[in-house]
Amino acid sequence: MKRYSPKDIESKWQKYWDDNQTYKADLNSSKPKYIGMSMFNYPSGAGIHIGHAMNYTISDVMARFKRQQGFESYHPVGWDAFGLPAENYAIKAGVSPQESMAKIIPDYHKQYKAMGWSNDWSKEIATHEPKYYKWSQWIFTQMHKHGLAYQDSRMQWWCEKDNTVLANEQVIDGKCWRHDGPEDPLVEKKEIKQWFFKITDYADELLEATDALDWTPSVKLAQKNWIGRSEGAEVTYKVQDSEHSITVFTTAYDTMYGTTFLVVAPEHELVPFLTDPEHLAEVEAYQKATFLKSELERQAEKEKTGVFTGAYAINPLSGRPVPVWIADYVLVGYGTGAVMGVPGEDERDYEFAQKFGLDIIYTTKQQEFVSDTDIKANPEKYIIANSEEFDGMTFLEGRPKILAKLVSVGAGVAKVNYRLRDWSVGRQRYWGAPIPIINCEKCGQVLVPEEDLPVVLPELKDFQPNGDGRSALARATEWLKVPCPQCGGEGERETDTLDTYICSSWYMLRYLDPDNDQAPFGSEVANKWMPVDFYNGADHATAHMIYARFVTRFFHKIGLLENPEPFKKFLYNGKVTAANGEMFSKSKGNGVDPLEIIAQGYGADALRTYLMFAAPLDLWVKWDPQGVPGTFRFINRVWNITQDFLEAKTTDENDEKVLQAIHPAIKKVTEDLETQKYNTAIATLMKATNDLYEYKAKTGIKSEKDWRFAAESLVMMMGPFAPHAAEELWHDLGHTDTLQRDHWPVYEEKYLTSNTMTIAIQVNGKLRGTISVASDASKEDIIAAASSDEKVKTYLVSEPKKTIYVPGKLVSFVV
RNA sequence: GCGAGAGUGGCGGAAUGGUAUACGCGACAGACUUAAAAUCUGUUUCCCACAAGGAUUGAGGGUUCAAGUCCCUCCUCUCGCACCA
Repeated sequence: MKRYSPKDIESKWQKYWDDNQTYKADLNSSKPKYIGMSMFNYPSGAGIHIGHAMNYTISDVMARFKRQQGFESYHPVGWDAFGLPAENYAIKAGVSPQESMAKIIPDYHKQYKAMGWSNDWSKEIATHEPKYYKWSQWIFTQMHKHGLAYQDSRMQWWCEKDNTVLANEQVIDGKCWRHDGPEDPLVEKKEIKQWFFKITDYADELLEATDALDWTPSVKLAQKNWIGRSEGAEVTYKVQDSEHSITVFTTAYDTMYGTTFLVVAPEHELVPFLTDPEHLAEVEAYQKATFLKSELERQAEKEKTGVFTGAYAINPLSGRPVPVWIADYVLVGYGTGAVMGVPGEDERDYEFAQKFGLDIIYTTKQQEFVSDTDIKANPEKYIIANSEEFDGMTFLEGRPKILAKLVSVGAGVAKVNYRLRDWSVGRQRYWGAPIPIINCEKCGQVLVPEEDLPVVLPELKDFQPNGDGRSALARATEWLKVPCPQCGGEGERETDTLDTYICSSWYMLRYLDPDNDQAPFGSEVANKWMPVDFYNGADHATAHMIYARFVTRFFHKIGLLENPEPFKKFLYNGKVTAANGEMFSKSKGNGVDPLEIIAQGYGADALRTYLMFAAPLDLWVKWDPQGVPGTFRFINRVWNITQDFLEAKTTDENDEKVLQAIHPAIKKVTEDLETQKYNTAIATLMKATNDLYEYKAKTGIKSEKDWRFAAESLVMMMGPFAPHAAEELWHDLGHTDTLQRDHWPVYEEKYLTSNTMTIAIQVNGKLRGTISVASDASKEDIIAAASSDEKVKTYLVSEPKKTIYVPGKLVSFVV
């Protein structure tokens, strides 16, 4: 009998699929479209690891399932080639990033193919190619023209190791996301001129559209929290004996009669004007200390700190003068950078007041501390006090009235704030797309005209950053000097490069039209293929996934795209860890190399099937060295029973039992694949295979027609998980076309049930036996059979008070 | 601290309020073999020597003829956010 040997068949079919362009998608096909993908790879030189094997197999299974079902299924492939991992790898390797990419990417090709992923290589993209990043730069120019790109001087996170600015989301626990080891330094802050995209303009619509998305719920929640909408008011306090006034943002303006102090951030622009000579030294010392502190230190501090400025501000409603303090618990980047201190209803303000002996006024009838979040949760339960004419009202009544009064005295205005900050899009590193801006002494900052794009990144010998805050492009003197597009005078190119998140924010659209040199993508093809039907990844729940939504919405707004959302379905899948739950890492040396497992003889099919079987996709998988041998056995069993069938002397008789085993499996597997319940789909296939073995042992393989149907169904359904073995068996079964397109079994309702069914019998809620009855037996017959069962009789000590019959399931007696 | 989710055999995990422990791993036994591997067959939640029986889905309570599933209280773990006013 022909034995299962992955080594012999996997490379054979990989070559066949390549030669026949089996996975090339026809974007103009009249078939229904399906596009599924995992987040693309950033090639770092290390090759694929087990996490990649997990991620890309998830989308590959979906793409294969749909392709076999008859969809025009597109499983694209590309490379997020710009960015620090690639640049750092090139530095280590002592070559330019361009050279190293030219070497690395072909290696990845081999590895992807060895995994049996059904990518369409004819439409491959890479973000470091000028023909791609021309359009990343074009996006920058469009954002600029629509007033969504601006430059601002800000305190920015700075990673000492990478010599670059970091976005907020790239700072994790006070450290750089790429350097978060125990020996790595904390990030610092530097004042740097930076380009920003005004994503905050889209905060509201991004938030509103989140609920309707068919995404992993935790990611939707994370996005909502990230956007962080909060409704409140801006309230202005006049500073006593001064022309200045301080505007605070508050969501609890209904407690503002309880204000006993104001706090402004140490970085606040008014601080120099508020501070009187007596307090100047202290204030400046505090500012300096804050400035030097890392974010981590600032967060780790339990005790509140702060100093008094000497200024007093007037509560616009009560007229009460309150002292103005500076303290680092107030953040300069949120709201107005100033808050009103209401220690009676705010925990942080309470701590602050306690520490510095400031007054406390309670604005609730209880006259004790009630958190403003409690008040907001139950505004009808709390009564206002110490608030002049509002005393005695519930907060539900008083809240709008207090706001109305604030507005009428000209001291307040309703205001919505977002936690989301604008997107910092410039990086002071070489390996990225140059920002298409020319600085001219006369004209200022001028966009590179669209017809001059791309601004090609010059290939430099020395591309390492030197720590002056500018990228190596500052040293590319020839490249740097360019005439101003407006006045023709001397100009100098911008030396910042674009954040790689820009390249990855629109790549799914480029997949649809990778060679277009007139536009980032054609609207017609994009309108047909967007949104992406299935997307998955184990990272980037907020940053990438929000930026992609933002840029897609921008395209929608400027009329390039009908659908404002990029991803219809997003699965945030789990990662693979070592058996002890530790993350795989190079330094620990506990990695599992997928290619090695394939080479050991288990093959890609068994590896793929194990990864999809081990757990539901949203859970983390602990690597089990026995797992792949286990799924190998399963594939082997399907293989052997198919070969058994091919060698059996069959007849033209019928075998309903076989059909009753396979048809329910077809139903279950098809449904489970639709919702990415891969583990139970595979379990169902295993069960069906076991059932076939059982029938083979009992009655042998007789019915040519029914056994063929069972074997072919099994092979087809195994296809998405184990495509090589399935393809080989498909051809063994006599087919000459590929299994991969348009071959999926369909179940028939009449085989979903058998002629007998098993009924459970309960007495007083306890299982006391089971009976087997004909499927068409009447309720009366079944109850009669149940009550005459020998075992059950011993428990039926008296006439049942109640008898419940659940059709096809059970009989329950109450005695 | 706030928010979300989860606790089921030795392990990964299954289960529209209706026979808990599917499927796989591991373990044990048998068949085949000179032998081993591979393969095939069987057993495997726990308690009791076996059977009969009983217990069992983190703990406790409730609803129901019937609860892993629904409700309440508590414990533990994981993941997000983290002084956002």
